[in-house]
Amino acid sequence: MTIIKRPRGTRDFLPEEMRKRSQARKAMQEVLERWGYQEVATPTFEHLELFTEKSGASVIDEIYSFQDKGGRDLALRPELTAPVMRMFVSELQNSPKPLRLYYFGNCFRYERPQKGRFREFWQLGAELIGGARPDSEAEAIALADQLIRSAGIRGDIHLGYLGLIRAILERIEGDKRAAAMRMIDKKERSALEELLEDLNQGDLGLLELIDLKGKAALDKALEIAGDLLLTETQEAPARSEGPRAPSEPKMQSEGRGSARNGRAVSSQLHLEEFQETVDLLGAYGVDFQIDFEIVRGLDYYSGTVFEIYAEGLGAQRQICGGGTYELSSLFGGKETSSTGFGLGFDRIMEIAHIKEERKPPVFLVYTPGVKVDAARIAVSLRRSVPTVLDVMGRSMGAQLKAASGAGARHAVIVGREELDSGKLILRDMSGGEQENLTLEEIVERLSPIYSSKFYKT
RNA sequence: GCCGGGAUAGGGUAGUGGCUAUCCUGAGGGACUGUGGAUCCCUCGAGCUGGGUUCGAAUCCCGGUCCCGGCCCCA
Repeated sequence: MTIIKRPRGTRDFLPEEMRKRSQARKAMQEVLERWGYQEVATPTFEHLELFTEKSGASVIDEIYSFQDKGGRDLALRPELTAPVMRMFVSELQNSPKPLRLYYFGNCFRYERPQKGRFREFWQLGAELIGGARPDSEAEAIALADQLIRSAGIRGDIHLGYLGLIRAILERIEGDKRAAAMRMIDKKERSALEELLEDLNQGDLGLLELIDLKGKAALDKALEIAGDLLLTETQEAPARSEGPRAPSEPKMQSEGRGSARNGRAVSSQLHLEEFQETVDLLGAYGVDFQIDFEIVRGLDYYSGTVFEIYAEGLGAQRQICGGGTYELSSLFGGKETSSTGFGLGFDRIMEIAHIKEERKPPVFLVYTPGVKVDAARIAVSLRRSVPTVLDVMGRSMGAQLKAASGAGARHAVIVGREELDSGKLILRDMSGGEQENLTLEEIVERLSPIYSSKFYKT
């Protein structure tokens, strides 16, 4: 007989690993709650349309989609931002703003598995819905930073700003903008140079801008912004074309983003907003790098975008990505700006430093004749102390052996004599010392030890 | 989708065309019928899968599956 194996790209989590995952998740949830975020959950599957609407038809190739028995086109969720925004639009639109939501859930993508990439993976993310831009951005980024730290990871935070890039790209032909964005994102330097050369406009400072990192980049950005505003006023009457023009035949050569044809994307500069985000982040004490190469190729992003990278993950170094976006209106809601991010939980687990916290239960060891009484005692013990009872029909010696093997700190031993005297034996498994105590005394003794998060020794 | 490496008891491994497939660990039991971690004994348990070559394949060849690393992609 052949053993049935796990489907490709999926994993089993054995107790030891699951313990770490739970700890990491709890640590991060604690941070989120401390920042006032509330957990939400959405279905594991959604209408396929939800994801094609957001990301374009090309994502179908990488989605686990299927038809149910009623002929509906459904998809296992490949990400959680769209479901959360769908939920927001249909159920939370009239809630007081801002909404601070977070989620943790498994997602599915039909992709080639490799280090840090699986077909079923877990994402933890937060969405700050309806807040003003710089404030929200600073909060979201600072929060992401805290989350990663709570898992014991050091990440490099890279901040980009789409307002400026889009303003520059507005200078070039519409059908080349998407391509240019893509080249910046993919770091296809020579292709980008070529494209800019063909335009005969000079490079508009773009190349220098994306090369510069940190403070220098911001200075350069201010310089470019100044130039742009200057020419803007001079040329304004001549330029009626803009990204908002719905008639513009915007080619979607990549196949992605086709659902967003003609969608309004703020291309206004607002560099001062970015400046404010940066200043606020300083106040939050967050270390980051300004990096205009971060553009997160999607049209619904605006304002600040950011990505966080970590070492030790091979080719998949990115552990977090996010930014300010407008998806509410795409899903039929009122235009609502949101800032959010998603963390790749599995990647974080690969490099997280989690302190081992193992709490084996107390073993209630009994002689064969008193099984029924032992079961009754176990019930009382479990009210305050994790307790296990032999179910193998083992001898007392073998039960102790099992307790020892399981790493138990204490055993409670009960036989005929103990029942008659009303005093059970509490055995310290590390030294072997024993005491005769009533059940109440044992509970009193053990519960403070086992109810705390860590063993007190 | 592409390139490369791999697959032997639950975990880790040896072997290399040839009788009952090696060792460690593990699991279950026992020596120790009311006291564990040591030792000893017994037991359980394996060559991914489908073809081919061969007298004979875990070993050689081909396909598939899965794993690992990289590319592409990454909402």
